[in-house]
Amino acid sequence: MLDLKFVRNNLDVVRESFKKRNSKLDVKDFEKLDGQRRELLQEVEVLKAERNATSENIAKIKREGGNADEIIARMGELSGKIKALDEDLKDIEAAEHDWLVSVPNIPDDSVPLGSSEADNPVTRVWGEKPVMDFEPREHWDLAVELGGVDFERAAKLTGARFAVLRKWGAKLERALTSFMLDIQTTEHGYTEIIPPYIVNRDSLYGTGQLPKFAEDLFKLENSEYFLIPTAEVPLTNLHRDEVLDESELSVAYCAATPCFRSEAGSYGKDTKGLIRLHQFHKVEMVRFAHPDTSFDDLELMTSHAEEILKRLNIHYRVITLCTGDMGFGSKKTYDLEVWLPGQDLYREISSVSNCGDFQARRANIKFKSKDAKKAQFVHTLNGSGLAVGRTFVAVVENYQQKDGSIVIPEALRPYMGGLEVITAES
RNA sequence: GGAGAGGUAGCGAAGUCCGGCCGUAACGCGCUCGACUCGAAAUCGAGUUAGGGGUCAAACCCUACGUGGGUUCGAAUCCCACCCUCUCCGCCA
Repeated sequence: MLDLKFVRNNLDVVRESFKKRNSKLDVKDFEKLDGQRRELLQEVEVLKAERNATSENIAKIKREGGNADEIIARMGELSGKIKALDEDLKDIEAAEHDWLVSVPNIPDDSVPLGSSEADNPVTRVWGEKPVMDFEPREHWDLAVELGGVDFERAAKLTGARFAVLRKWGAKLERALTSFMLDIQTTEHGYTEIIPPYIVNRDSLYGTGQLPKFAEDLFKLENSEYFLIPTAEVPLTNLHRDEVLDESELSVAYCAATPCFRSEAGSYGKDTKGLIRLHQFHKVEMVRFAHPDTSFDDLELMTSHAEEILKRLNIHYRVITLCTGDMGFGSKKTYDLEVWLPGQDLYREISSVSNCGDFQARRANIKFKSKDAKKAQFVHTLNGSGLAVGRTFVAVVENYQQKDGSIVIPEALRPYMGGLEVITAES
């Protein structure tokens, strides 16, 4: 969320941000609540100061053996007044807080203006579309035929939007996960974490999924626990309510976890294949950065995601999300879109965001430097490195052969026991 | 699941029985600055929670003792509910 004082002192900036993001929020609502709150606050604080002073006085009188009945009677009245005002104040504070936590982050000035994904500019392109002298097939066709994926049995076990991976399919998923983790940890310096896949409300609030996006989450029955929609949640919340040392920054974590999403509101969208499932694996990267250099970290982390696709030699492009398409907590986001020949389109395979101090303020994550006496909020970044299931799709569709087999990218072969080609026998 | 102990600043910990200068919170450690020293250790001295209101800036004021309620003129302290941690027992991959 945004800083209360920042909003108060920069109403025009916030108003402009709403416009850029096509938000219906109105700063007038805030102005009204904030004014009311401060007025009431001052009123009640004067009374509280009086109560404290009188209370001390009563203690003194009693200690000296005097009679304080008259003062006590007046205190009763005072306390009643305070109680009533406190109730009103609580309501207004709650309303103001609700407003504040529903406000999206302010886009960085470098973010292109736009209203939808159609306005996202292509920032760079790597590689080329593979040349195929045959009609490329979709992965849900090819991978099923080769016995690596089974959607029908997944539907039996659970329902729509689930997949069973088997044989080479299961191994490929595992190989990709290890491949990605090894690069991110060994070469890019991320500390590997295996977090809980179930988190509480505070964690989801910290990263911004709650209170606004509850319908996207799976909540466990008879508890206040939720399945994680991304490892961004547990990784970022690792340092919730902590003060880091400036010299530690940037702190970098990665984790391979399953992700669970209800996909409410996406009915009829990407219903086929492995693209949009209720459960998928993702290698996630999270960084806690110094405010002065967080945008450098954004470029760095994007390159860490790109590196995976380069090693796999798969054509992709990087797009910069425009103001109207950016996520709630982000100041700036790059998406990596991988080429899928079977479907003849580019598909998001990674999203890398700098959230500035937006999450850090919610989750109370600070750092302190030697000379500064006050701790300040860190900047948090998160990005996929990469979505494993979608990388699976990219490998299958990009490396498919005319005879219906799939060549395994060279970088991946050590993870596949030396296997070079996937066939129905694999 | 059963029994018990506990949650107070960066860490440890006193205070809770018996409500009132005990919350910029005793005491210890750590950290920062200074003195001593060629330098360091040791020692001595000073400083060291966060959020909010207020102010040009200050002064000043309010809030927070796991969380939320309650009792009371007044709650770290009494009452109720919940959360978390630890120990022992039971169960278990």
